[in-house]
Amino acid sequence: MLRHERLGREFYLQDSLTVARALVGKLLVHETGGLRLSGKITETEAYMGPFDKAAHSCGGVPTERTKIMYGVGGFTYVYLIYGMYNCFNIVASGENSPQAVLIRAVEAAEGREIMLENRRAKGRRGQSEKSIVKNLSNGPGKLCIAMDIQRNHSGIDLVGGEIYVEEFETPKKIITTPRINIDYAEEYKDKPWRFVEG
DNA sequence: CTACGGATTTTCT
DNA sequence: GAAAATCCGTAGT
Repeated sequence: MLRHERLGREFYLQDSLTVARALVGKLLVHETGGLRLSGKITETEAYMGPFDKAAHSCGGVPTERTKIMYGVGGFTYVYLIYGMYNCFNIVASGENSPQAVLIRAVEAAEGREIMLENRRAKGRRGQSEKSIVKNLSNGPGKLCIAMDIQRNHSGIDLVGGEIYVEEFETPKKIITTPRINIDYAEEYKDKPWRFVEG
């Protein structure tokens, strides 16, 4: 497989809307156990900061969990959701501008067999093989299981760390829709801040 | 295709 | 103590 260039700091210093759209088609890489697990990013969402009622940084007061978002862009933010799953985010924008991009889906590229193993071993009990193959990494919780990304991977620098993004493809078309499962976000729930490769 | 329920535990009020 | 940026099987359209 062709090796592409790793994205540098300047990419992540853009606002989260720009970063979220630009990440579609790029390659998310996790170097672990001496090999590369990677997948093409196919779905993202932008969380825009203190005024965005859907964002964890809504209100602008940092907590132990969210303080990483208040630093410079280009770091990972991984959190536990619904007591069971992890969500992988990339911090965007500059210092004291707590924006982030949720990676919602990837298509396995390198290490697909390992990803299948991870899903079989670490996913919910009783799930069918059929479901695992069909839905390997097409959701925020699923891609974290497949690529072996957990909460202890929060706060990693994508410029120099074991998790990073590389140039990959330019998507033919990107579809824009409202974000998923943020019904509580009032006037921000219908903002078209989700980007899907189409 | 959509709708619903249950699993599970950290985080913040 | 309640809520949560989810997932999966089942049942219905």
